[in-house]
Amino acid sequence: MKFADVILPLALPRNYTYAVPPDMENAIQPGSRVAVPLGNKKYAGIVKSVHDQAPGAYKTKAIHDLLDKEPVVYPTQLAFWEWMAQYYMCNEGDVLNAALPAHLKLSSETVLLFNDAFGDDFTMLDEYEYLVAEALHIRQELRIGEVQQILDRPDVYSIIKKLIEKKVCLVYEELKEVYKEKTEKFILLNPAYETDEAIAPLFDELARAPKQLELLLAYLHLIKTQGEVAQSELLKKSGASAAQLKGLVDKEILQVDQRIVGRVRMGKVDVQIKFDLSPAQETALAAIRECFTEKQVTLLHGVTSSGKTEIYVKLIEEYLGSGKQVLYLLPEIALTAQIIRRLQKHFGTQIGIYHSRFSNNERVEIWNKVKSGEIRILLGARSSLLLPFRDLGLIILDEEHDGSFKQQDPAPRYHARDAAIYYAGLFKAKILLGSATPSLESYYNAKQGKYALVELQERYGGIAMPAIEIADLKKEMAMKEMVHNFTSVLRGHITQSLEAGKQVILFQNRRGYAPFLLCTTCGWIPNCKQCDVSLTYHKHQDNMHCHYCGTRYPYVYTCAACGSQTLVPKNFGTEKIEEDLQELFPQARIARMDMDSIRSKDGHNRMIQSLEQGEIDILVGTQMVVKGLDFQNVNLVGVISADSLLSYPDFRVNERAFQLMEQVSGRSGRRDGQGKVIIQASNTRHHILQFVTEHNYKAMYEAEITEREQFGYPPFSRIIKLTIRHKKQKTVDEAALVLGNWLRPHLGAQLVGPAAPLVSRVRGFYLQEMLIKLPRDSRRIAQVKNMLKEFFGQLTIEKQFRSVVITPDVDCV
DNA sequence: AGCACGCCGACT
DNA sequence: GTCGGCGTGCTC
Repeated sequence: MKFADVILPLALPRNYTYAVPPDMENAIQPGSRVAVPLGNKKYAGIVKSVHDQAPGAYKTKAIHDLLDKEPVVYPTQLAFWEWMAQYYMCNEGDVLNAALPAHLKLSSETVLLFNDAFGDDFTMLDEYEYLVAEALHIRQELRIGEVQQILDRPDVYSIIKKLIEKKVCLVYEELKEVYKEKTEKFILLNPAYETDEAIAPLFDELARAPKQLELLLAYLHLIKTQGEVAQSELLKKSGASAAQLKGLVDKEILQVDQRIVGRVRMGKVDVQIKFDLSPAQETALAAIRECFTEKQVTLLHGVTSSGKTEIYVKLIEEYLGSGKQVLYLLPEIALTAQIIRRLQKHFGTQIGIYHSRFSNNERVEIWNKVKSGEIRILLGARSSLLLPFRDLGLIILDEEHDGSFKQQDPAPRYHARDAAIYYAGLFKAKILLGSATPSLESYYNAKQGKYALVELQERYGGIAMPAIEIADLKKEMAMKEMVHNFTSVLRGHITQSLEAGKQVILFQNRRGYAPFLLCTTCGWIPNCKQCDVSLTYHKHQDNMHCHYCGTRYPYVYTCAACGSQTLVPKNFGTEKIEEDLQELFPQARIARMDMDSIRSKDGHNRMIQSLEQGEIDILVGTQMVVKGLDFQNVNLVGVISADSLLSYPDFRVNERAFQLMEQVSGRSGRRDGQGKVIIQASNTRHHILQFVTEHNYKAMYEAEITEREQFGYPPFSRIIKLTIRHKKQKTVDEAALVLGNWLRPHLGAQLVGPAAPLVSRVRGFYLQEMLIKLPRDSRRIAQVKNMLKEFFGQLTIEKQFRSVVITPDVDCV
């Protein structure tokens, strides 16, 4: 008898063991997708291993079905998932959930069937039962959702149970395959009319149907020029109606052929545009090659606009030549049409793209093409690391410093950079991290010799680094030079740029109009009902948003504390900047780029395109303007408020602020002439501003790394953050205290907290946090993780803490 | 994640 | 007195 350990796409603490039916024994393998019963439901899970050890503690259920001919992942992925679950302290089910496209994650749906033997005497049923029985009698089958609709309430199980007892209905679990192949109708000419002689008489016959004749001629033209004709295309290009086409099909002149087509259109042409690297790029590439002979990881530190992408392209070509797959990871937001186009130009047919905006069906197709190896290069965001690569030779992770490589919520809270390094190891693949402003962790690792380091200090084409000027907010304020939030310095440079026909990018790290409203009479501030934060005023939508839970509220006119109508917007976000800008520069074409103005990936691309095409003079935006953009005509970048970047209570603030300002500066003056950057700040003497002005990454690194060492922060330690949540404040506080007291004897000074975080209530849950700073010793870390899990279990055994939720975040950012 | 079971408040 | 709300525990 064989058994299979199955990973289910649920947050279960362990994998479940099922019996393998004898007829499945030969076909089932690790990585196979199987349908298994769990409770009264059925799920699709992935086989982790097949063995012959019967579990003693419970009796197994049998696997219902083997869902595919081939396993959906390779053993490499199974090993990766296991590592990820262990390292990031989550369940393998969480990892599976993140990895598998929704359409491969099936779960069953309960279907009610009318029991014909019951007849149609519903007199003994109550009102609710009657409603369902009646509908079921007519339709024969009902889903749970339909029952909920009929009864207009969510809890229908008790009623269904009664209907089953009374034998009105039967139930079964239906497992639905949701992935649908896409089909498209193609139009063919009846082979009988293939020859000119055969077809000639048709033109006379159709004389009385001129529209059909026109359509036929259009078809003949299209088929000649492109070999195959889709129905939709034919109708569009000929302007004919479906009825006219039907006429020709009915006359058996044309035929309709329904074919399965891929959603993921791989480009047809293989355009290899040859290009040469600059000497500096050439040297860097040679150095990278050299590094890879010794080290698995190489960090490429290349200043903004140094042409890292070209180096990546050359490197990718080399790895493709050796028959391996390549994964190119970017932060989601940097995956713009611009970069996609650039890579498709070189790798046309072999490149696949993967990010969060793909439909579920498309994801399944990309999944399969990566698994089969048809996709040789995959360009994607964080989650593409979880695709089933067959033989990965190289991972490139660009913008390595970017915090969005770390998944926040839900589990698995993995860091794509660190996970990629482990994953590459499983393939014995190389990994190249690229950045103009490397994370302190990576640069430290490089300096320690753990990674190889290649530096590229020269901008491509010899363009100068932009000149950076700090505009003194305090001084201008005192001299009454400020107009709204603009210093005279920034205003002057904007005017100059506009007059020279150049473009301007302004960066403000806050969306909305104002981060809060303030009652000038009593000091009251409108807060979210569910969260412990002020509401941001959004003028465009004329309402207030909670940026933590997303709830929207109507604009508040009256103070809830004193009843006066003296509420004023305080502080400022991108909307306010945009509004003031329009007032200051009425002729300028101004656009705003933030999460509110850009709803879709396409919106983002469109805005970038209109900037490229010179349809926008000034672009105001949040982080979004920082990444992955390369504009020829921008010669001025303004940072509206550096102070807001430098005043977070987080040990990484300085590093972050430097990265952000250096990156946004890089948008200025790419091709002709030196660009200009104006940074507005109150505290003009901040050492980070000094480093930014000099573009001095190394000085920033040295200053920060000393601090990190002093306070035992990463890279000198690893941090696990524990967040404890509960509906009642008293319960979280107590739970955190108890847990803290259990941990302190084992951790001493390595335990920081517990304490309430800055925002101490989110979505109606009160929070407490503690940090565990561990030395970089993998055995000690593993030991602490085990201890934590044990304590979590112990805590939630206690009655009062039963519904306390603890979420560990390993290597939090 | 579902879903069942079981224990307390507002209604017939 | 019941209905039904949610809090709690289990699923191989």
